[in-house]
Amino acid sequence: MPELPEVETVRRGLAPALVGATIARVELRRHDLRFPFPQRFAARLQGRRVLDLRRRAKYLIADLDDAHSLIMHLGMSGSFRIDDDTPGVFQHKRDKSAAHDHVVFHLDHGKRVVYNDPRRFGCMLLIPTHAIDEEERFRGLGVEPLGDALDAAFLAGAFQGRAAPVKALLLDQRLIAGLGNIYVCEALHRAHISPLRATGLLVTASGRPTAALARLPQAIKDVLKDALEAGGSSLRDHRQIDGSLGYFQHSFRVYDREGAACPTPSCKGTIARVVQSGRSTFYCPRCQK
DNA sequence: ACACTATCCTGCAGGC
DNA sequence: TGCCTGCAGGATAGTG
Repeated sequence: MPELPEVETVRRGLAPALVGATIARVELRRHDLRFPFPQRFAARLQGRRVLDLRRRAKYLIADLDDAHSLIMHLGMSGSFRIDDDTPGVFQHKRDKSAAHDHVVFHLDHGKRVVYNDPRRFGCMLLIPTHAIDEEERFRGLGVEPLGDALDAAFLAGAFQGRAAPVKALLLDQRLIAGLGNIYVCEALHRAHISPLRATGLLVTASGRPTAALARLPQAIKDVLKDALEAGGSSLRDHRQIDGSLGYFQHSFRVYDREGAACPTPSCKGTIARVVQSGRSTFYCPRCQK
């Protein structure tokens, strides 16, 4: 479900409840998500205070007071909510989505944080805080798209000589960490680059970014910032922690808009849908070259 | 190395 | 109404 703007929205919503709080008890309602939970997961979290809640790529990182960090990934359908911790009573008791409330963090201040994930593609890990950067899954992560490291020269270096379509490389977390299907489609439209374009063709013979590629980093940053400001995109699962919906989906220019008119001023194109590496791509064949 | 597929899992929308 | 198919915001093991 969530890409960088949604994960960051979740982080901002959870932080006031989690940071500084002590975990009184953890209720594990199944033994695995995408992977089995770590050994003695609930016991190891009990009594720990949360020092900070950070984000790296699409991961949430809760630093604990025992020099370990709780790493959380929401997969496609993971979400958090905060409930009053009324004993035994679940807010969504009659709702069948309660069947997918997999982890409940009971906090010392009378609230509980509930992790819900129907498809269970999410995961939670516990690793020593100092070892996060060396951890296999983090070591391989690419640059943060909102950071200074993402610029045209960086992309030119990564794209040079490669035949893969630009959409595929932008989705590759080893290159840029945090983009997903929505924001890649949206950024490419803003930059007027076709998602089908071979990446190598966006680099000149001397290894410099073409004019089109030069537009891409800012297009990526702009769409992420706009989405963050809107609280992310709510298609089905994502909500802000207070329960309100993100509203960036109303600002999509191409995503999920097959057949609609291209929003580019004076472009008379129609948004098309194609499938690339098994996933829907939306773009305007007329103004994205 | 690289490009692409299949796969994990559930829910939902659409066609018949 | 039910049954079927395909699709969904991610990541990764496996294939040529």
